Amino acid sequence: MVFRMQSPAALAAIYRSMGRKVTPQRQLLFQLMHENDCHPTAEALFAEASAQMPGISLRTVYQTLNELAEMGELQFIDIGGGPTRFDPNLDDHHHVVCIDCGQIRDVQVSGAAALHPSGAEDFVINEVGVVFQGVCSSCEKSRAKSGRSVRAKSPALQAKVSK
Amino acid sequence: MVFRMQSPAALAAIYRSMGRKVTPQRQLLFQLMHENDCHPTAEALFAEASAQMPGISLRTVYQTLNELAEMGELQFIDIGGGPTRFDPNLDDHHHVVCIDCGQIRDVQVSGAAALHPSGAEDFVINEVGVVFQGVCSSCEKSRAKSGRSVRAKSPALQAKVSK
DNA sequence: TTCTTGTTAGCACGAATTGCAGATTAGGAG
DNA sequence: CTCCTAATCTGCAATTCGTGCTAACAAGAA
Repeated sequence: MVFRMQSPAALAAIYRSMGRKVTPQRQLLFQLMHENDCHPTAEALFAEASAQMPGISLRTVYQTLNELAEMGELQFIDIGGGPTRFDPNLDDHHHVVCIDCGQIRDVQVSGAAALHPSGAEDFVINEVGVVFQGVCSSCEKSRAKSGRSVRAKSPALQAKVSK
Repeated sequence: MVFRMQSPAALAAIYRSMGRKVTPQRQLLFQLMHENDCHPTAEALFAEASAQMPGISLRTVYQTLNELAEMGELQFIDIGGGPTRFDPNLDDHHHVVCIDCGQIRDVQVSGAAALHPSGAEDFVINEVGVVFQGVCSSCEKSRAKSGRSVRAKSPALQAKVSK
C-alpha cells in the first residue's frame, strides 16, 4: 500500500482550490509524473513533456515541480551532487543508490523512525532520511567480469557517478 | 574517540608514497583541514587559505579536496543541494542538519549499521548514511519569538497518514 | 465577452565545479 | 649542487543545474 502521487484530476482540483490555474502544460506534467515510478530529473521530465508538447519550456517544468513540492505533492531527493531528482512516492520511505550506474530505488527501512542521534540533544528532530549505497545486480555482473571489486567509502566515485 | 583526519605530516608522507608532490599549497591545506572541526565548503577553505597564502587558487583547493576524497582521507557530504561540504571526521558517523540555518553536526547513531532495506535484495549494500533534519536550539528560539512552528512532514503526506 | 491575474517562454544570469594549457616547481638522478 | 622531467599551479573559459525577469498569453470569474 504505497501512497503514490495524486491523480492528475486530483492535482487539478487542488490547484484550482488554491487559486492556481490548470493549464495544458500543468496537466501534461501531472499526467507524466503520475505515470512515473522512477526518480526523474527535471531535464528528463522535460524531455518526455517535449515529446508530447513541443515548445513547452524547461522553465515551466522546474516551476511546476517546485510548486508541487511546496504543496507537499511530491518530494525532492538530493543524492551525491548530481541534478535534483523528484520522487512521486509520498510514502515514508528511503533510498538505495547504485554507485555504478546511479540508479535510485525506493526501499522500506523498518526501524528507521526509531533511530536516535547522540550528540544533537539541542536539536528538535523533524525527519530522518536513510540512504544506502551499493551496487545493483547488473552492475555487479560487469564488475565481476572486469575484476573490479566494490570499493568501500569513495565519495569521489560517488560524485562522478551522479554526473 | 573520534577518528580525525590524518595529521599534515602523515598526509605528506602518504602523498609522497603515492608519487605525489608535497607542495606548499597542499601543506597549508592539510594544516587547515586538520584543524578544522566543522564542515566547510571549498570556498570557505579557500578563504582561509588565501589569508595565509595570497594567490592560492580556488582550483587548487578543489583539486586537493578531490584527491583526498579519492584517497579516502576525507569525506564529502551532500545535503540539500547547496555547495558540497567536506568532512574531516573519518569516523563512522552521521549528520543532523538544521533546516533553518543550515548548520551540520556530526552525530553517532546506534543501530544504524543494523538497518536493512527491504525492496533492494539484488543490491550489494556497501554503506549506509543517516541524515536527520531538524531545528537547532538557537533557531528554535527565533521561531518561538516569531510564532513559526516546526513544519511537519509535507501537508499531503500528513493528510494521507492521518486517514 | 471582458477583465483580472496567474502563467508561460525564453533568455540572461548566478552559483558551483571542472577542463584546459602554459608557466612553474618538487624531488630524484647525476 | 645542478639538471631534468613529470607533477602541479594558476587563471580563465566552459559546463551544469537552476532561478530571476518580463513581455506576451490564457484560465476562469463576472
